[in-house]
Amino acid sequence: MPKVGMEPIRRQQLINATMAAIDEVGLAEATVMRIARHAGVSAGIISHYFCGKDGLLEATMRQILTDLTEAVAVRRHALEDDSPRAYIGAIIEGNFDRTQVTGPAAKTWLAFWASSMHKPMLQRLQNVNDRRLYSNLCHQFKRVMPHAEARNAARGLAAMIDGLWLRGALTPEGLNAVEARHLAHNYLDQLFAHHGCTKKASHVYR
Amino acid sequence: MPKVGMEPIRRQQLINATMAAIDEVGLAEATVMRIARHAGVSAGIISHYFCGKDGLLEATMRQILTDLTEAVAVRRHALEDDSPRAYIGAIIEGNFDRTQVTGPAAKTWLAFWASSMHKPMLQRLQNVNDRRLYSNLCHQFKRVMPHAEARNAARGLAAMIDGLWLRGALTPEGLNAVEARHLAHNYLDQLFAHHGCTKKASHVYR
DNA sequence: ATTTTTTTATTGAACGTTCAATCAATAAAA
DNA sequence: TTTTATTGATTGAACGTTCAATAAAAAAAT
Repeated sequence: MPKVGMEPIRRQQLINATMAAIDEVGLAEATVMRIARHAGVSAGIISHYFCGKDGLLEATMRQILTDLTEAVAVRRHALEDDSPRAYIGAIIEGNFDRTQVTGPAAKTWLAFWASSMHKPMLQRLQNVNDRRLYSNLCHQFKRVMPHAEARNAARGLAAMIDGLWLRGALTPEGLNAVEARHLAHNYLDQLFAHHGCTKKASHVYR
Repeated sequence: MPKVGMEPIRRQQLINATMAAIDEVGLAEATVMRIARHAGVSAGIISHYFCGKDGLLEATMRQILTDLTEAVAVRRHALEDDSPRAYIGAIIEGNFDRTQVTGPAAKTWLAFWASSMHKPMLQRLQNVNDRRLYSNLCHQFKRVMPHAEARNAARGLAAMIDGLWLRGALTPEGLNAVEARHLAHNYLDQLFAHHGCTKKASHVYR
């Protein structure tokens, strides 16, 4: 049913369908036909809008990274104080955002993580995102502790966040976002406490 | 060149070749022919010894899990005191063992992690291993802190270990085992210190 | 010590399947 | 009538598995 201006609609449909297919059967068996069926279109349309399957996969990863960045940005802008503790807290909250933690997105994320080891384009995307997270964390930690210590704190918290994500994606029941946030915030408190800052969390865990 | 008793030799060769192939081009492109070429044998031999490609992949994952278990066991038996701190330290050391952290093993590990989301057999293996790690950690933490707190500590440390692994596998330069162990041990120290004082951070620990 | 037979290990071409990409045909909207 | 969107059969490449053929070693026979 050809109408004009279908492009943005179809692109979004196909990206969503890609995540649904990966959630359902994994990246290895997410064929163009299965993805197309999920979107209710034919297989040929994928090459038309994304220049082939690889283009669609790349666009899907970009979407996930964009969503994550957006989730962090929203929380960052909602902050009332700009203390390091608050800023880093917003990063944690953004990383365990509902839309990110949901089944399809989480499994697609992990699938791309593994895939990015050998696909230069995905690796590049993953690296950019990674460095921004580390850089943001590092910058905030450096405001309250020596640089060497701040780097370790940033690496530790980044590992903790990724580890919680990973385990959440692998658990059949999915990630328990409440518990994950609790653990991440606790660790953050300990990082601050260890360094000697007595500022404690004003955060309320649900 | 047929000699008797080739089976254990070939099986090991093929398992090693599988890891090498996955390290080289990723799980998706680790074809039977590529694996066979790495081992210096023909493709047909894989079905002969492992009843098909899936059998070889399963055997490879089993090997990795066995190696990890062994690395932890060795360090556990070498302990002089059986304090919770020492025991958990051995788990950390075992998880960042040289043979595990090496390129091929680490990348294969991550590839299987992602794959296990949709392959029941791999998921089972991964789950058993996961639960044992958590159970061991939990048991030790419970010796020195309330049960609810011990469960959180175990979940946190497990996430930290997996997160360091994940980031190590994704980093082009590979995992910096020294740094990873340092971060994990630091976190462990903080978990113990945190428990020893009041819950909110109003003390300075050094 | 040779030769013959049996056993074991291995190969690689052939087969059937699956997949992504292509493109001429088609159908609706402009 | 022209433009835009979509289809789906077709194509060719790549994959895992199979199996008859082969070759070397081991065992048995001479």
